[in-house]
Amino acid sequence: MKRILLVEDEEHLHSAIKLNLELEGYHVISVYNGKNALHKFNESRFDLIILDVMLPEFNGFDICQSIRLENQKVPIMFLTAKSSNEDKIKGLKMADDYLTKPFNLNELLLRVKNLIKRNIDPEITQTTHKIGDVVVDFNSFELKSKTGNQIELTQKQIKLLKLFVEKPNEVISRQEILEKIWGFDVYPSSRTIDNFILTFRKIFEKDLPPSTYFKSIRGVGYKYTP
Amino acid sequence: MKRILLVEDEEHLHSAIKLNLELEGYHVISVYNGKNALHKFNESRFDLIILDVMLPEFNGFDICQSIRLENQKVPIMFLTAKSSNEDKIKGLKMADDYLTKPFNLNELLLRVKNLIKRNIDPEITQTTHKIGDVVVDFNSFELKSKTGNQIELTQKQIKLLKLFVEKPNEVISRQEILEKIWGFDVYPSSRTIDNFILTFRKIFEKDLPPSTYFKSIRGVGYKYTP
DNA sequence: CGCTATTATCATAATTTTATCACCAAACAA
DNA sequence: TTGTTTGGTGATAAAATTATGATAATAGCG
Repeated sequence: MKRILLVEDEEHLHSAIKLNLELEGYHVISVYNGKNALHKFNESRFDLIILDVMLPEFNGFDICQSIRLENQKVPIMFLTAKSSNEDKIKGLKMADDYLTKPFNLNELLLRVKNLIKRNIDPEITQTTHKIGDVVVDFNSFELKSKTGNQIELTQKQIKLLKLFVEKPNEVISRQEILEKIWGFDVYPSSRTIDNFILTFRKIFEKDLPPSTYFKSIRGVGYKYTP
Repeated sequence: MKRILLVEDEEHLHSAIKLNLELEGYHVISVYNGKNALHKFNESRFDLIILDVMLPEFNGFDICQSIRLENQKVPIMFLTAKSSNEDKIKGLKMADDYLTKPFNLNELLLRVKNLIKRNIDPEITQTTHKIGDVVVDFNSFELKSKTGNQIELTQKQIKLLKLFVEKPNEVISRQEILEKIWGFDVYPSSRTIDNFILTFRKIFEKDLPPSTYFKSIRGVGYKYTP
């Protein structure tokens, strides 16, 4: 069942949307302001986020930006009362779709369906990944090895691993790693990355020649070679 | 350069869209009716198809359907004069996006950008170049030869190679090389460049007459001749 | 043809970057 | 609170890249 995070403060509209989505078989998680939206987003996984632009506390754009830092992939749809071109354009840049109020509910449903469909294919293939004979499950943060061993990865480890897995055979610079995993301003010493790689190597290259999967590119960064 | 198939019979609108897209750096292929659209589609590959719903002969929906039969992936955007909900919904079902006339050209451009971007990622970004029978992959810093040999290049080597490959048949002065690869103040002795060229020659001109690809221009620099 | 300036080539040195480890601090959990 | 985990730092060893210098080869020029 597809999970949709609905962020909308107008009670009336909220319940209307929620009802309709639920009738279509979606699981709707309701949130009425930006702060809770971020909170919910962090503790759970969604297939779509519907986001009102005008919200108390943070506005929709802020939330979108924050979400994008965490998760590039989840589709985000904006609902906007204003139909000013500026807003439209700003919204389009960040979101995957947007609707101007008042909108037809059928149209909403169709767009929702479209957005979710669009993300099904990559989603499925991205859930797990095998490195050597260790299976990485990006949803549960777990590793399972052939020998039945089971390790849990931390959030940062999973994020970094995902970054590599999503770009196999591509050199990823330390700079990019820092920006994508740690964010744009608060990054740690470059040594920290080494440590994470070290961990990966200990896990995945246990009985293999060193740097089988994680190759260091001197002066640049690292490369994952499946 | 991204290729867009524009199917629109209104001359005036057609040229306006075309002009704008071209100014954004797209390659626009013009077609004024459905029959030709299908024809063009079959003989060439596109990154996006913009399709007017109201067309002489076949209408946009028919064409879309036909295209989808061939190719599920190419993004299709509908342009529709009517804003009847029925049309909107029908369009949305098949298309990846649609715009109702009259629309703002900036919005069109943004949507186009979005749709094309969405389809870039899964595509393997081709940044390879072939020299003799060695393939250089600028993403992975790897060389692959026909014999299956695989060599890794270093950062400086890749940078320098890129510099040459981007300007084939052009003499690049030692000065320019130093500035572009080493930066403006800290450069090494000119001998260092020789060494890099030497490496390239050993790799690419193994069984070939010397200086086949990398020709030294006395007193100036080097030239890459593919 | 010989002279000179430049480039080719090689071995080796110098420098930079990464690997690894021990340890610390903050966050988290019990 | 106390113990544990996670993430981060710094020191040092190890490795890799790249710079240098010496010498041989070559091209250009008068």
